[in-house]
Amino acid sequence: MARAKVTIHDVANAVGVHPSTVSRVLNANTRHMVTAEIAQRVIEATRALGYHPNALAHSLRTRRSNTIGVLIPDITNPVFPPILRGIEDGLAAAGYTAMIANTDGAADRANLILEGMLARRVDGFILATAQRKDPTIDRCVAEDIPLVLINRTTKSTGRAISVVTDDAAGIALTVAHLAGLGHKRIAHIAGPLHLSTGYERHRGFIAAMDSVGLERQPALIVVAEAFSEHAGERAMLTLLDRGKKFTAVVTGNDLLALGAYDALNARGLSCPKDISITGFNDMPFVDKVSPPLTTVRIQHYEMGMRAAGAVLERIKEPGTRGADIRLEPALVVRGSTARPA
Amino acid sequence: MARAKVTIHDVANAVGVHPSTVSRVLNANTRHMVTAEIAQRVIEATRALGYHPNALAHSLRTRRSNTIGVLIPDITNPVFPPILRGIEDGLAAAGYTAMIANTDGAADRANLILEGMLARRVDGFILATAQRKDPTIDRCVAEDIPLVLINRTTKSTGRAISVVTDDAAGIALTVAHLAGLGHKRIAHIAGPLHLSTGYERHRGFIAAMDSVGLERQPALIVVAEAFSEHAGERAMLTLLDRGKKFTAVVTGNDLLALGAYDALNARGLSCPKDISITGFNDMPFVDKVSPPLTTVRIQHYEMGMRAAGAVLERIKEPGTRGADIRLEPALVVRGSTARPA
DNA sequence: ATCCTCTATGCAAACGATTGCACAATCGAT
DNA sequence: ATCGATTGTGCAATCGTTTGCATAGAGGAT
Repeated sequence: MARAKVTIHDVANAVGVHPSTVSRVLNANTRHMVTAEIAQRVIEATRALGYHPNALAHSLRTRRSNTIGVLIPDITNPVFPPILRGIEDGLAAAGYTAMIANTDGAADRANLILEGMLARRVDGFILATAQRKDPTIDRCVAEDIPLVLINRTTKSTGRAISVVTDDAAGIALTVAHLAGLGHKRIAHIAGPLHLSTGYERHRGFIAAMDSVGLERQPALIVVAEAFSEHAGERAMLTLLDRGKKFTAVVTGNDLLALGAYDALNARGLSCPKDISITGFNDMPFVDKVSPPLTTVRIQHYEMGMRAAGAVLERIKEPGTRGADIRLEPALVVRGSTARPA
Repeated sequence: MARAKVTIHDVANAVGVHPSTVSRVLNANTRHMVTAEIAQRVIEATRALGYHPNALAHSLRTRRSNTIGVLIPDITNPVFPPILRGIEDGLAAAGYTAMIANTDGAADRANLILEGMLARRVDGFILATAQRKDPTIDRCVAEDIPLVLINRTTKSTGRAISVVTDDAAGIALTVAHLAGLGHKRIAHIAGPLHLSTGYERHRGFIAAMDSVGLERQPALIVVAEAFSEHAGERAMLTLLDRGKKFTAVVTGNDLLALGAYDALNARGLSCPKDISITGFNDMPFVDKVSPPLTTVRIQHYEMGMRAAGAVLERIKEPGTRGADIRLEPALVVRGSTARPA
């Protein structure tokens, strides 16, 4: 019925003032310009008529949409929901809204989505899709629109600021934990090296092995082609097929670890009796799997909040660059790691 | 640098035609009105100048935003991501975008979000938050905006159409399965009855017990206060504390089932040796928990696609009502159910 | 009473697109 | 050669707000 056809104009007529006066009443920072009594009557009229502001017209005129574009690889990956909640809550506090889309890791799809969001005049971007070398990012930077990289970062961030976990430190925690249990021969299933997470954790693994004084063997490192269960399973099978002995494997994230579980089952091996496994991210429900996964907890929600804060800040102070943020991870020990046999 | 300040006007000037001509070239269904050669030159000019359409202005004028508002209770509940993917893909195919927000089940929050989306002039809504009696829905219906209920439905849908699973049929599958294994005393942990899913599954449980000829005891039914692990754990403890014997429990969804696992562990009982448990939804990773959960698979993605299709259809044919859609569930038998001891 | 300073409101031009209507040019038919 | 139909562009109003500028009136100082 009452499909919102009522505009600021109608309200003005009802009260007997000019539309501009109504506009001033409705905007918090111009309300002081108008007499309290009139303001009161305007407010009442908006209620009575069922006035709803038209954000489109507002944005068109003011050139600000109060919307932030958020690109993630895939919402069905359980790492992202908590991050998104952080982003949303951080933005909502400032009256901003997130516009979310999945890229599935496809650059062309990402571009299409970017196009659409630019058309909708988003005020900034939060990207969880960064590759180490990423044309999409270059594009955003060229548009000179506030840009924050989250979870993953890129080779040279330029004007983009990043909010990430200290990945190398996280991996060091797992290596130290395993070494402490007495493991000598530790393997690594790395995530894709074109993603900063895969790359940094791989680098971190090497550094950590050196630091605890364990010999690392090239044959005990395999790079998975994606951060997925399937890729983890294949990588683990590759590792086993190489015939080189190892008693533990540090994986690049929880999905890879779960895939490794599958491979172990397929070969009739047991975790942690035969082989200990660690993950990364502490995504929801990995405490419920069998065995409960020892992993690195990252600050999902906090990461989202910080990223939201960072874009908003850049929007407020367009000239500035802002500092990159690096959050500390923590080790969560569960049932997937034990002393070697 | 080149922050999109170039408008349809600039393009027109560059080519030496009127803005309206440019507009006609850019809109697929008016392009035939303009000479091929001019169209060509316009296209080139948009490229050369780096023109990006302004969706805001477009929407303001046409009164269509090509955006659908999507409300879900909580994105961190793993049931929703696959549904969302279905929605997004379904909408994207028609050039529409989803605008997603979490309500956390709070009605006032839902209203606030609704307000914001109405202001942004969404063309329709998909609600996964429906309560059996739901003022938010009434509100939407009053605004006469296309509305589709997904996963959950409401008491009297009115103009809203719904896309749901046949919940009662799903529960019947679990009851038949357990009865087939030889269980006689089957308990039920129901979800909240103010949600159609909780209500229908509860109703389905009673009907199914009658249908397979098993006696049902009021003491063996407990209603959880939410669809959460914590609520499931508490409900299971209540059930155990009542002292009434049972060998299996049908739960209202997977989260409740996982909570029931926790309660069993806390009491030193084992699933499925002591008690069999079934879930509902087959959400991601329940095949990985210990024991792997026997549950009812629903068509998450399909549900999203159908809902998207339904709103779009209602947008195209405003007068019509469209048919409610009910998708068939399937039983997935895993390790959490076995013959009674 | 005159003038000056404020203050509260009105006016009208944007913001960037779309679209009904008018009109000029083209063409074929008579 | 004239007319009517057809086709391709231009014109200008419109979508719903915001905002710099103009202005009318109130109030105070002289």
